[in-house]
Amino acid sequence: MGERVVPEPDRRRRRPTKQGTVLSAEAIVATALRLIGQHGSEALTVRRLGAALGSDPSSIYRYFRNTDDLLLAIADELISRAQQGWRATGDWQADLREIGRRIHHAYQRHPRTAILAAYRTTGRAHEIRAVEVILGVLRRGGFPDAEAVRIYHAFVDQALAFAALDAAASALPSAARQADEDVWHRTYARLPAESHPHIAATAPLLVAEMRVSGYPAALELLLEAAAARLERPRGTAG
Amino acid sequence: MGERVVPEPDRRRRRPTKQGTVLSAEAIVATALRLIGQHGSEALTVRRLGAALGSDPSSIYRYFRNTDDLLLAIADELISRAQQGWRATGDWQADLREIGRRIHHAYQRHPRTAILAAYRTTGRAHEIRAVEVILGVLRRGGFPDAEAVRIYHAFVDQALAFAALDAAASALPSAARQADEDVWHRTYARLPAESHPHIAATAPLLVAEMRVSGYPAALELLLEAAAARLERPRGTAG
DNA sequence: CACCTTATGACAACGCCATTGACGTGTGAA
DNA sequence: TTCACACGTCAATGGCGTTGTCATAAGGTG
Repeated sequence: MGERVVPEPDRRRRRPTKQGTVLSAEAIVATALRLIGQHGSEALTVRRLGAALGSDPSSIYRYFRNTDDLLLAIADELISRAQQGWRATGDWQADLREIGRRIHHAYQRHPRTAILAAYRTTGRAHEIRAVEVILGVLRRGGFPDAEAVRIYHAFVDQALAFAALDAAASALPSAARQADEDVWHRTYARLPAESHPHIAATAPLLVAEMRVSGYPAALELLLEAAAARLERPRGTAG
Repeated sequence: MGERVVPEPDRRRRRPTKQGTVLSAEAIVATALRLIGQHGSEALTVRRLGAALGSDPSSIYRYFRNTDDLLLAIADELISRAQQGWRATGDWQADLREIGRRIHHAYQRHPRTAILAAYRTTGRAHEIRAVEVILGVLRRGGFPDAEAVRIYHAFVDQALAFAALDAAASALPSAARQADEDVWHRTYARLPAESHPHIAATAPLLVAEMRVSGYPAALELLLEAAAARLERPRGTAG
């Protein structure tokens, strides 16, 4: 079977669909994001995407080798959006904090897409740029290479992991989401001190704390630990 | 359509399949776990499960309302297994490290259930026990309540978030998973220093580091930061 | 402008998935 | 022993991603 996808730089023709749409990879990705935003991640099927585009679903295979290829393009678009407007301040902690916040935030804006995309490694332009930027922040901040890479890894995966976790929770049907949120004061806050002394002692704090994402707290802990390592280098044994 | 599933306490009959197997919910769950363990998460389809059980796949619907019901039963079994054998040592760092490792590890064994369960708050017995244990470790470790709750939140969400992230990555079809893993040496390691000086300078370190989960590194950072807070309390302003 | 090549969209089909309606009969209670 | 019906089975439904192939419109060339 011949290759269906013509590499983008070689593309010469534009042919409208029966419904008048002129397709492009960008249009497909934007439509996919809209479809997910409106109907959830399960709505992303080639048939529904085709309908939303005004084309036969198989045309999508002229632009993307398979649905996985499409998903990677969607993930890259999200990474692009997270980076728009960011400028380095030179303060590595402030920079990482802002980058982490943006990554997390971008995915919360598209929770259904986050569920599909956060765990992918695309090797595409926007991701490459993000990797270069974060490593740059760490290396200019004074971290030796091995430490910079290790912290980069923990930092970026944590951001993505929390992004997906929080996105998945917020993407729940509202009844299930409400039930999960209510568990802390309906169940945990009512546990007796005899059987659960630690929960009972901290219940009001738990109810307040678990209302929000754990990411800001986790990010601060990571930044504090990184700063401590910078002050007291661990040598080459790490 | 009448309800297919007879509640377990009401179950009276056992009828062998054509191949001689006598089914039960427990047998189905155990077989499903074995199937996943042997062939990966993609192998868990009702057809394959039926074949492994020596029954028609639709029989499974006599025991579970749908595949989601089955997955939650598998998750329940998994949570039970993950808690077996854990004992507090009294060293809060070692205990948290082990708990985090167990949470993460349990979910990697069954990535599909991880994807479904990691972001849920169930308020069920096993979860309650885990909350009590972790808070106990922190409070006995000397953390004041507000700090204990904050660190608990960051710790448990970090573990669950990474569990889900890594599980989702490993649940990818093998071609996609391999492609993601190859990105670091196929794409990143080949970027020129002129355009990507930081990636180029750290490429061999990146290739090695990104081969494994970021969770152990993130967990160590969290534990280091928590220890530092214990040594230098931050007062009540946190 | 005419001609020609072929990229592009469309259509039909394949093989797989989870699930359901309905049937046959073996299990267990009376 | 009789009888009801739970249990396993079979065939079908509706959906999925993807591919082979056809028709033709787009664009390049002379």
